Amino acid sequence: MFDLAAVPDQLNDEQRRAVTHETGPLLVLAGAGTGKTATLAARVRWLEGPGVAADRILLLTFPPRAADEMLARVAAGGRERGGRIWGGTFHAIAHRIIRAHAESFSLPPAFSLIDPADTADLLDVLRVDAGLTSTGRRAPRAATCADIYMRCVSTQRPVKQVVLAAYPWCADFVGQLSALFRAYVAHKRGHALVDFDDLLLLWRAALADEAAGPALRALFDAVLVDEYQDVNSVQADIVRMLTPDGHGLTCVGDDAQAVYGFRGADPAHLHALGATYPGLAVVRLARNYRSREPVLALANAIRPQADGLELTLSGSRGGGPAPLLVRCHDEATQAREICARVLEACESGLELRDQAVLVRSANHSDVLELELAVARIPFVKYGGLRFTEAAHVKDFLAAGRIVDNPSDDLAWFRLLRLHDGIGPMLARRIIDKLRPAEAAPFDRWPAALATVPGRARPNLAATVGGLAAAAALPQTAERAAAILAALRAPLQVRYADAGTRIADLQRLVDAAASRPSLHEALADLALDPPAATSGLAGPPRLDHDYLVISTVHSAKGLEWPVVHLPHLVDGAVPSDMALSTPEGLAEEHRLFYVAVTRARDQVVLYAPLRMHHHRTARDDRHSYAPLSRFLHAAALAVCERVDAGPAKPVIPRVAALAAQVDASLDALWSTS
DNA sequence: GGTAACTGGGTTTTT
DNA sequence: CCCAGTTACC
Repeated sequence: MFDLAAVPDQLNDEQRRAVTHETGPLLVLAGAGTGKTATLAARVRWLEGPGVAADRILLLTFPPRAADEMLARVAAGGRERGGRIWGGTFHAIAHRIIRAHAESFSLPPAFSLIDPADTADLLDVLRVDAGLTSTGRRAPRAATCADIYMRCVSTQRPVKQVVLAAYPWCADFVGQLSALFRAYVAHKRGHALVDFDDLLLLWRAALADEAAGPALRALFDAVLVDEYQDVNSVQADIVRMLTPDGHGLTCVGDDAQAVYGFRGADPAHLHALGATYPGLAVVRLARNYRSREPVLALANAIRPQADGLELTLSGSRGGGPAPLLVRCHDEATQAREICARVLEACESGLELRDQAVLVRSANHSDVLELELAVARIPFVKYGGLRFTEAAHVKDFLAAGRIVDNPSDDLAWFRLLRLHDGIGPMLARRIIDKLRPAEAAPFDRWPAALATVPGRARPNLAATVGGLAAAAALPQTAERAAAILAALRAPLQVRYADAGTRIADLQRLVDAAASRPSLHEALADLALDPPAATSGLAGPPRLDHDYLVISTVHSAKGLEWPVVHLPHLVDGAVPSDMALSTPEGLAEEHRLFYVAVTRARDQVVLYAPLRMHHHRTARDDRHSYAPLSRFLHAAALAVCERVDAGPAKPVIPRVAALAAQVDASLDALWSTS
């Protein structure tokens, strides 16, 4: 039944066992760099055969960049028979299924998918009614509200509990928050909006349904889940409901790399697999094919305690340079040291793309980015601010959503406000005029236009006219182009650098053209946004070489020959924000482990001695000192230490220099 | 009344 | 450096 010839020779015994395991439930505990991707890809190909068609295999991966890589790998050795396998993130797969069967999920076919930024915008509007503004005491910001909502949903815990545990400073607002979230849910339903969490909840609910469940289950013969330590309870439910008896199920994970606790992920789901599936077979992969010995020595020295997989990675690539611990005078020195080492590596023959700078928090690379710009080192940044969060991109997406789903008030709100002279109140009033328009919203537009003050009227009329025309076009490519054409004028008024922004959007239009519908193009963009633009010029072209800057979270599952890890200092790594619980600190520890194990040949740690701290740890918080001390001690034991000097040379102080300069200018002001 | 310009303060990680 | 609350202007 299975094709053994398809199993690659270079697999080791354990990997081979995983790949050729029969159809019962299987858990692969795979340490970092142990060939997990290759093993999973080989297993997909092995499963695919006369008994199982490719399009009946579901491969759930995480994050999207890892998904792309995995699918490419499967395709490379695949037989391309019986269609393509279903591969992607939980969210992307859920979206694909729900979009194809919207009515079965009691959704209008034209529903809009909204991203977290949209959620925050919507909450911002609804906040006023929920009594969360001008309350004297500082109310949580919209983005914070969105985080709390997300956390409640993904952990399936009540607001009060979540707020007290993770957002204690918002404890006074629990009542308002719960009113806000009720209003938010009602608004979504009323306006055909679906957020990221809804995708999973809808999928799970349908799987639990007596009629729909079996039909959804029957779509797949085999289910493979990567990064299982990072699933939350909703995702774990989905997996369990897809394969109630574990038949055809493969899960891969390593609980030492669980870093998504804030999103409701819990490695306990991985530990619980044995209880859920009594026949569970377990394979352990501990042989590391990625890193050289000194990197592994550091990784093993700092490997966090893990319940599932007590292993010491054993290497296969031989020796190499010792990791460096560069102690820097301050942040500016750190930035220069990184630049210098990046260039040094280039001189020894590496490309920029062979190196990555991994940071705990997106803003940790701010100073470095300036320094890189000065040194003319091109870079792309993953994580943190994304392309889809740039204001002009959001404007474009909102216009697209109006064309697709005219009852999307949030999109209207944004589009209206883009015009000069339209603020929040006017926008709201105009939308109220459009309100009861289900079928033909653009027809109601002339009446709504009467609400608009004369100054803004012609511009607004032109934009909306353009969108109405776009809505009439059948082809995705023409639609997208027409939308951009309609936006051109307001964008030019709004943004000083409209030229580059419109160029950005032109690329987006080109990308949308290759998708079957605007819905799909917009959803793709939301679920798998391209990397943030570097500057406003857009990411470097792919044929150019560039350095990667990424958050550690976004670097998951990826590797580079050289990895730079800045900010090894209390409050940054480990993060100040993780201190309210011991679990938070444990996650910081695992995060550092993930970061170190991304490196193939060399790791460089940077420890600035002085740093800008605007927060002080509160009394009720745990101290990070033990973790910090542990990490530094481990690093000192393994690394070669370098001390980098002060940021600036000392220049002697000159008394009253400014007065001298002013006096020298005085002659210029004389009018005689 | 509502919008735009100004000024002070500031809780991270992602689908 | 980005957001929220405040003042000034239409």
